[in-house]
Amino acid sequence: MDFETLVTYYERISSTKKRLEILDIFSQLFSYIRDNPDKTDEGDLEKIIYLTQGTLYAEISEQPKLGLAEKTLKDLLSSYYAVNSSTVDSIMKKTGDLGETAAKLAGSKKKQGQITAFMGIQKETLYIKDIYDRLTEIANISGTKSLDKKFDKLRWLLARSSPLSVKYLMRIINSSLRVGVSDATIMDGLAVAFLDDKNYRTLIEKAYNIYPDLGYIGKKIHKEGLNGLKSVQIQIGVPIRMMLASRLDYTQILDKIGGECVSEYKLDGERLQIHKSGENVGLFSRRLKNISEQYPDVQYVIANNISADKVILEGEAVAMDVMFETMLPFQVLTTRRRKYDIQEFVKKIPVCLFLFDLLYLEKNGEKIPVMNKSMLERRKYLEEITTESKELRVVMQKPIHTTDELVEFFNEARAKNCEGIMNKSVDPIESIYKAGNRGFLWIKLKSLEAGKMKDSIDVVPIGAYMGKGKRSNRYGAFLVAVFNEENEKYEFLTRVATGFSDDDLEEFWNMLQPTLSESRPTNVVCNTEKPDVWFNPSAVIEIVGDELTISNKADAGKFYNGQVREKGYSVRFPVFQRLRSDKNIIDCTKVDELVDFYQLQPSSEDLI
DNA sequence: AATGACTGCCC
DNA sequence: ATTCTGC
DNA sequence: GCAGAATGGGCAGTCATT
Repeated sequence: MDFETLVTYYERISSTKKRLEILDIFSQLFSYIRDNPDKTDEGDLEKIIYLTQGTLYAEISEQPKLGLAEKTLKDLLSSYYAVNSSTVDSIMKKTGDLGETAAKLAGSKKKQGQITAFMGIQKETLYIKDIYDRLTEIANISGTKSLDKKFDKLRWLLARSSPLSVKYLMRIINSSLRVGVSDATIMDGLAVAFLDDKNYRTLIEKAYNIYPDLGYIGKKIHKEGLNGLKSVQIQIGVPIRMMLASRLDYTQILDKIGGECVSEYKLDGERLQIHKSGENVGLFSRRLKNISEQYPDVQYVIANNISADKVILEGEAVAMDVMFETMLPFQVLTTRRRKYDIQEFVKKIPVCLFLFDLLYLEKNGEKIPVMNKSMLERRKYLEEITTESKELRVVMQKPIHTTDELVEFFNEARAKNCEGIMNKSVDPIESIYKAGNRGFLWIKLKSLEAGKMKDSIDVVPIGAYMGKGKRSNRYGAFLVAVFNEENEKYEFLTRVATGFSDDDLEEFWNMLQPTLSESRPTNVVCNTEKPDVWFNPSAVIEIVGDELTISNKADAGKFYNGQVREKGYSVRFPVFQRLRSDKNIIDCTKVDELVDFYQLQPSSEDLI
């Protein structure tokens, strides 16, 4: 199948938002493959699935990534189409899409003609496998001058692609097709085209959840039909899509979860899925990356303290002080996500693994299908096979029957510097491990929304980036600042981009026009960001966040008490709340208030 | 050898 | 990670 | 409520540039 044909499907899908129409068109693509083996190459289905996901391989694959994204692709476009980078930028700002930008440049006939004539290239048909193979080659290039080499191969593709193909080529390389098709629709499409019934999506999803590779699943369905699907089994070493939690206001949790639940601290570390087979231990991240090498200490403790032949466990790896007395913040743990000096960091930043679930168990030759057992049953098995130590614990649980108890436990968790609590259904039938599912069997509580436990900060917009995709022609992200009374300047704190409704964004676009500034205003300090527009400070908005962080990027708080510091303060998970038109800019949060806020955050002591 | 821009992946 | 929106 | 697509801070690693 040629790439141009595929792109035509994408283009048709782009023209609608209706889910059923999208599925209809997308399943036609699969049906075409089903009905035209003569016109399609072996492997087309699999490749189309990956390309549609904006990637070359499944997430569980350990193949190299392209290593190219927006900034680099913009460079490529300006070099290939022989225009200034400012030209590329201005088209980007207008279209809000790298693909559209590339297509516009490719469609400018004059330049296209010049370039192809100069290079002596004939237009030729590019097949999906050609594109895919080229991209794979690009992904495998590394080392000195690798970027030049990658660009060479990309130029080869650009020279042979229509503007429309260029559009989707760029989007694929930039990891997002942005047409309204993602995993769920791909599975629906497979069900409709190859199994003749959308209801089979449930079965497909079941297979995908335990073998998270839609290319593989698609191929399997294509070749072997329903039987192929049913042959997919849990395998030690193949990660299972993780069960996720919903979020609710604390007042609604007990109702939603069935009147009672069991709650756990929500620890601020890295989620690990652990596969043990004998002495072999594999570790997988939330996005199913094999990160076994990251935590040799966890591998060791699992190998020696879990009494089961084969087992799949889940837990949270949390950084600990060397005495294993206090839990350290996530920011500390992230320094352990490394390729080099691992042993050194194992000693420097030890980790405790807090287990909280069990997905597979094989003991004394007996296979126990634990995923379909209730949460409390799984928990019982987990406790049975685990020998606890300072590096390995089973996370503490507390039965909760009333909202008062829930709030009390939440406050206890926060006092111990946890993110909040996880509330888990105790339903004897329903509370299975629902792989890949963000349902209401697990409900997280990170703040008492109505009880305003969250930090709320009043900040001043000082700049913005143009939005992309559905935010094109508006600001997509704002730079916001707090006021420093010592130097009387507005100092950059964080970007904010979430929490704005479409109406908010329109309002802000209009409201801020009169405040636009050619360059960074003199009363604004912002050393790291290069926004598309600057604003003269004029408005106050309220934002919230999970916590303040110490930041290399932010300027807020670098000048305090007459001292100059290396780092400023920023915000973890910033969210826009509302415009404070009742406030003057001078009433925004001050740097010294920020410092106070930071010091009020629960200390790292007495955590366990 | 140091630095900075960029990317990918944790949250 | 959080959030908004169309279906 | 699902599904998809906007967008956050900040870490290590890679590569180009200085």
